[in-house]
Amino acid sequence: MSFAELGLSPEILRAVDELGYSEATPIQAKAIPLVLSGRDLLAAAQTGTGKTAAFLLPILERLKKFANPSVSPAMHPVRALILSPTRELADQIGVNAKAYTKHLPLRCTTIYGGVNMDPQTADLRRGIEIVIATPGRLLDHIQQKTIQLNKVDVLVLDEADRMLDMGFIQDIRKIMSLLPKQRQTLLFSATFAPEIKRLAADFMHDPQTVEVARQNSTNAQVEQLVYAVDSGRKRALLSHLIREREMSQVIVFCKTKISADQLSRDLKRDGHAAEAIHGDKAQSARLETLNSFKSGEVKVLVATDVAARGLDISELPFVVNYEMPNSPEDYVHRIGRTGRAGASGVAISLMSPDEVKQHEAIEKLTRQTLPPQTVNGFERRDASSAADSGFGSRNAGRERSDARPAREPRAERAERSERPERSERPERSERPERSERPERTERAPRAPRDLRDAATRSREQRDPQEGLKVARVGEIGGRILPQRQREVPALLLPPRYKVNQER
DNA sequence: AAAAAAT
Repeated sequence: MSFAELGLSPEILRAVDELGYSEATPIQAKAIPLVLSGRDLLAAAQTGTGKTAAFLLPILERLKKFANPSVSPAMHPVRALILSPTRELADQIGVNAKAYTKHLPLRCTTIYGGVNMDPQTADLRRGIEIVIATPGRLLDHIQQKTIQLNKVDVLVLDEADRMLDMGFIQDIRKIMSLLPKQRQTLLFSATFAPEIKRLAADFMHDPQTVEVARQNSTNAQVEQLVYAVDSGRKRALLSHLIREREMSQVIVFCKTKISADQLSRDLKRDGHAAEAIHGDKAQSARLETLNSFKSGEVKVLVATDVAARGLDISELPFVVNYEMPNSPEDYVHRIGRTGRAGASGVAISLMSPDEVKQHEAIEKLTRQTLPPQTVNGFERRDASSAADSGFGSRNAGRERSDARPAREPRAERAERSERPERSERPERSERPERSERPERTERAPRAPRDLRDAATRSREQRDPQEGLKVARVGEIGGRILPQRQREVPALLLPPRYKVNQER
């Protein structure tokens, strides 16, 4: 179906056309008329199928009646509020909104933390119809009375299930309490757990549900592979796969900020153009890293789940789960960074013996079997004792050899001859990971390394109380917990890996 | 046992 048939105005159609789009995707064809009708909506569609335009375009159409070139701020109250779980995603939605409003006198801006507040305040003072924000900084503006939300007609929760989970729900409730009761509420995501839908019922009025394909389903354009491998050999296998599959670019997902930093350091040492992105990096570095990945300068983006959702990197061919995600929903989102807008992609997950549970949860959520395979030269050390290797009996006999045989020895020889200095060192890949080395337990524990970003460290240098503040307040991973997060959450969601949980 | 999000 074409966008013109969906009841959008010429100014919007022109912007859409200039961006090179003519046909609406299924989620857009279904959601746009419903959003135009003013109904509340819960919309589920796979990753990379155009959810952002599915809410932005009809919102612009609805706000068109307010389009006004006047410079009087009073003429431009916030009419639409779009919330995102990460700053980078907020930024991306903002870029889209800017492009779609090109021919309409509607103003939009992006509000998130980690950057100077003054330009945001100045924008808000001038008057803005459309605000795209992350919750923390938005609340900051609310507190400082630099934003008014009493004229908001439409609220969008992008990545809605994430916005409603325990880490965000308090902020979202607070923000919603400041919005008019009479408003439209739109929830978009590729994944919706049943408990999230129940929770959504609290604040939606007679919502319509739109589903394109089953919720939680992965994009069929993405080929999914699971390789069983000992954790100590993951890094060697990753290097091998990058070479073997000639990965021009890849996002490699890690579970923690520390392992992301560690892996990017190791990959750089191995000669890969790798950079890490995670929440402890300064926002300027996060943005710079993402941009140099998009430009192709960085080949391997080592990321935490900060990059799991929403980010649109055109023609990204590969995603690797270096560590299986804690929640199976995040698997769906992670691999959704590839295979976008009709393109194909490959997602490879490296599964160590202690990650069988996550693998099972992923199979269950996505209702597909992902038989673990092995790569030649990277088989488990002792395949005969599957019982005590940690790989559950469920997977015994399910593994098969990789359809594409590995040429590990030859590849390594070739690389060594190109870089003779490398052969001087012991074969790193043969060594178990640090955490597995037995001598580690006999040593006195080392002081934890300071992994906080430079800005935090220099703040502490200027103000010695800074560190004490952290110690007093209590912290997780070097971050001060905001007051409200230490209160008992109003709603506790069930654990993710509960066996027999109805999906 | 995690990450994210305000300073």
